[in-house]
Amino acid sequence: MAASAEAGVRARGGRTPLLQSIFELTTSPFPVFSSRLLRLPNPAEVMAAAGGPRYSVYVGNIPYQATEDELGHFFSQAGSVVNVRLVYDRETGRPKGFGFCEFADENSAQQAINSLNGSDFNGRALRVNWANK
DNA sequence: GTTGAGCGTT
Repeated sequence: MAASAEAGVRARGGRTPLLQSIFELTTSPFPVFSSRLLRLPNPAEVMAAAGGPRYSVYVGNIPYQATEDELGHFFSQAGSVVNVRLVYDRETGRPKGFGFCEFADENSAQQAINSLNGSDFNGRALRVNWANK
């Protein structure tokens, strides 16, 4: 095994990166945002965790105090969320008010854009659209 | 204790 891979396994409690990703899928809330504590990932989610295609959606006008957890929970109403990233200012560490939500399948992402663009999230109307590549 | 347009630090 390569040195970098060994380091990765050590850092992740002895699991290979792929197994760790699948393990994370079954233990909420990351990276799949589920209302349940334990669930089985669907095939698209497993593929996404294994490095398969992800469908990334740009989210703007996010409240500064929002967390990725809250946002992921909110977006999971549209489909299977695989990852959420809020963008922070590198210097100040303060949130920039936008981020990205990745879905396991295209339908989920499109559903998020259709149903959640302009929707109210903690008092602000989110902008939701396809991310630029 | 600010801020409201923004398309992403690995």
